[in-house]
Amino acid sequence: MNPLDATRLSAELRSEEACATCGSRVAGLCKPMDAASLDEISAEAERLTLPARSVVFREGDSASRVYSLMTGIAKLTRLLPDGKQQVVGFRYPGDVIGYTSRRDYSFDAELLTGATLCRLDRPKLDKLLGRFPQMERRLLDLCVQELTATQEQLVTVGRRPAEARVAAFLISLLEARRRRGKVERTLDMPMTRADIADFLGLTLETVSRSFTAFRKRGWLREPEHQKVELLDVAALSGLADGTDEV
Amino acid sequence: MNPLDATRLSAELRSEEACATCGSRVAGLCKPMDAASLDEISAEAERLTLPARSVVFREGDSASRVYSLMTGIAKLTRLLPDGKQQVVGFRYPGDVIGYTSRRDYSFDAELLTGATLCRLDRPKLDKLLGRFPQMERRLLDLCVQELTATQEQLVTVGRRPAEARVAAFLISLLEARRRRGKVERTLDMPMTRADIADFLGLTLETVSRSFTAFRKRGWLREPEHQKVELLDVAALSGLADGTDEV
DNA sequence: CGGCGTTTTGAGTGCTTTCAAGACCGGTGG
DNA sequence: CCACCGGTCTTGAAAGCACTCAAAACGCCG
Repeated sequence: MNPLDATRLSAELRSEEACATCGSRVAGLCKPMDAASLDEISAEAERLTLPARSVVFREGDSASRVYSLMTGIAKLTRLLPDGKQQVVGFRYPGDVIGYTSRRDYSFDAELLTGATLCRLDRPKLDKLLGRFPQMERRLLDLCVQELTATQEQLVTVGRRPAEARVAAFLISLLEARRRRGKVERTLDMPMTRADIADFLGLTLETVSRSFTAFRKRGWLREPEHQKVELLDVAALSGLADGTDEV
Repeated sequence: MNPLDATRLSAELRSEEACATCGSRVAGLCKPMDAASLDEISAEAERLTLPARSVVFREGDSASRVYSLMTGIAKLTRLLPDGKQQVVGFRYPGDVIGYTSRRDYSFDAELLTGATLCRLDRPKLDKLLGRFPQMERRLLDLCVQELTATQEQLVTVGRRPAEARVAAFLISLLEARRRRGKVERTLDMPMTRADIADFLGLTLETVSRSFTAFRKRGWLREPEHQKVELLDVAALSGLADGTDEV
């Protein structure tokens, strides 16, 4: 179950089925909480539903709220003075967005798809963290995981050639799905070539060329808009970590 | 005061002067602790001194210990199968190294200078975190700060041209010194051109050329080995975030 | 059936890398 | 004391990979 997605509908949240709404296998902030605690949490949080392309918050906004993504996918971006932007990460159901020790958010959070979120005022969250140590520990774990993922991304952007970066991105999509326990053959990929390029430190043309190359090699298919099917995961991961050409 | 650097010498640690050993203005893990708590912490931790180039731990080692850097500078690196490496961060006095929720460390930690560290077994740390909530909160804050810094680094590596990356690195050195409350005119820079290149996703030659260019423009001096003096911080930060050429 | 945003593809340029050689520096041993 | 040695840094020239600019194709929506 998701950390912050305990809502006023706590009765729902206590049942296995209700959790399925936000992904029953999702490992969110509330994962370690018991039913009684969830009651208290749900009294503080509120649920909201937003359409695709909504801005959840912007870099520089006062960091007064913390969100937990229940459904949908978000991108986190930082903007440079010259207009270029860097995607610092994508977020999936179960992820916490906007927790920081700074006064302001350090990136934009924007939805790629329609999404439902659980929102909590920072003072209320702090109160809850004080009351439920296992929740604070969970938040720390999530933070460490994000840090590791960002370091991994740094390796990708800093040291891999273009096609390897795109391959690594596709593998990371697969990983994200696996964590959520999904099993469909095709992956949802709501990000545009430009989004992917901004994530990988490339241009959208280079990303497009890589996709074309992979398609021609029979490594993937795009059965419909914003879906990918990876046909040769071994080839892709081989390319991603350079375990092919030497 | 430093989080994990409470040692068996707790009496020392309680006094302002003793803290100066590990940098009195350093904001480490034990920062929020009172003297009585430090007693308990120091009973668990041990201090060690290591020479330059020591390996504190390697990627893949069992993550059974957590370290706090008291003095010295460390680099954290990830190795790619093809031998290239990426520096995911440098660590300065007051930083915690090796806390993870995974079973193994996800990067190498290596000392650039001689250093003193405070070492704590993971089970003991967990026990302490359970007993001292303010310590756990502090660890969470440090983790969020690291995450923000790594995201910033992602922007640098992904979206800035070579010279801007080097400029950004120099500014980050300045920042790190400011946080430690130092005031000397020159900065310690124990990292080699290769270290810097691996941090910035460049080659050592490109880093060298950037330094030469900055020197020729009068933006910096290197009065002695492993020292830099920034003569025109404005020019460097302008270049770093692209606020000059447009 | 238009219109608009996204994606694809092409051609040429350029920044960074690669490869190579020499300079510099500190440490070591004769 | 000085010559030698290994590692680091600098500099040059050439090559390559990704970028830029440009235009056409595609697909979705109204």
